[in-house]
Amino acid sequence: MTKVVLIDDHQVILYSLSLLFKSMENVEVIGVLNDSRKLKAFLETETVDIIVSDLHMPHLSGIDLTLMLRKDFPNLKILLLTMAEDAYHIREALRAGVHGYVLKRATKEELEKAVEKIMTGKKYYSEAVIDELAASPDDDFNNSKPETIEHLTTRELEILKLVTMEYSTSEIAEKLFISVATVETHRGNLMKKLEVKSAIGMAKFALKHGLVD
Amino acid sequence: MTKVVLIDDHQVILYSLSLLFKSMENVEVIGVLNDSRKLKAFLETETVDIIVSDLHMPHLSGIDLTLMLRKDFPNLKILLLTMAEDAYHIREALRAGVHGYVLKRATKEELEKAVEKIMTGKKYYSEAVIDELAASPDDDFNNSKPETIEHLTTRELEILKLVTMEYSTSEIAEKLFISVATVETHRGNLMKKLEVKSAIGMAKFALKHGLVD
DNA sequence: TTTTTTCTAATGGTTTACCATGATTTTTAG
DNA sequence: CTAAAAATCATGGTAAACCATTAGAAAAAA
Repeated sequence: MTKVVLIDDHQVILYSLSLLFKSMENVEVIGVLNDSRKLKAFLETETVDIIVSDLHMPHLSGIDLTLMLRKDFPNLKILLLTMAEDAYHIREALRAGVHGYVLKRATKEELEKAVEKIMTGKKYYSEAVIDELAASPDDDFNNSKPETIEHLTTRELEILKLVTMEYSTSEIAEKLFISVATVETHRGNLMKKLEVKSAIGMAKFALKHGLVD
Repeated sequence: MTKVVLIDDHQVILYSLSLLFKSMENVEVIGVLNDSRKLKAFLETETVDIIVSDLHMPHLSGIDLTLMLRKDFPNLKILLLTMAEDAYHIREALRAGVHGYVLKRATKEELEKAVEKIMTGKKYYSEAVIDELAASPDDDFNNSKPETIEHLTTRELEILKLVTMEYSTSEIAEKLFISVATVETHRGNLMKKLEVKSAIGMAKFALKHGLVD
């Protein structure tokens, strides 16, 4: 029997998912948590095979959770079950080292298959996930959609944040003790890198990636 | 037996929810739909008591669905089950005339209670929903925050969306067949109403309220 | 140590955004 | 019907953003 712990911040979903997993052969739900921060304490007392977790959660996201677990519990398998279908989140998850990435719009059968496959030591990703990755390839292969946060320099990130916080170019220059011209250069470079045509595009990028709220 | 139809664009969630509802006394799940647009056809052949639907869905949102159903099927009850806790979506739902608004982080018991109450002809809203409404009161009682969506005219909303989509003033003017000056006036009024100092502020507002993605 | 990247900065020009103000028409609500 | 609200447009000005190009200095990588 595969020992499973479920994590989702939405109680109804959590409960429903537990019913679904309980209806699976060879699966035993030994815990359901509505807060990812509770997991570490849980793991102190229980032996778990696989964690099935949401990605977007308050306090500790599925990705941060994964990073934490991979260090402290290297044998633990992590399956993210999320509605995030964008290449950015997918890559983040892969980078963090998840064992599976399944979309909430998958079927029960697919989810079951994912758990099985992961327990045999393999990895599982929904087909749409692979398609999304293929459609927006990393720049190792292709220069199209730079998952650009990594391609931004620290200074650029700093300015991007300030722009998004509605500071004007001159205000940013003052704040950072650099000239207006320099800020303008950074803004221009940012817009090129992000492939947007105005500060609004920058702001949208920053918000989407959680750089600013 | 209360005849229930479940709608959610995420298959896993949909299936899990159906397990949850099937585990309820006096409830019969007579349909599960992963696309809200399929509902109308479904209702042609089946008699349904209550629709339990997600809010955020592609093609046809829970609110638009509600508006549609209230016209064509006035006896049908509609319960929104969503993770949207913000006053804007709540008010939109109430305005549309939903019979219940329950958060996905509610418990199974609460959901059960909600269904019961709705079937007796009453309405049900999660406690957090009521709190949220109280915390950001409408101007019938309070004149506090004029920067709400309701104080924007339809034209302003339209322009706000386009601004957020990175259209320039002249592009917007072309698109709407009005003069540049008019668009500028609207932009100015928008910024006053929203109490922001630039297009970025407008965009942030629009994004926060889900007007644009 | 070279090479590359990043950060810095300037020049000069174009476009767009922002502001104030006033005014007309159309639409909506009392 | 009439008053209010919403949508329309104009003028004229200031500030800010955007664009292209060049280039030196500092820091990081090869």
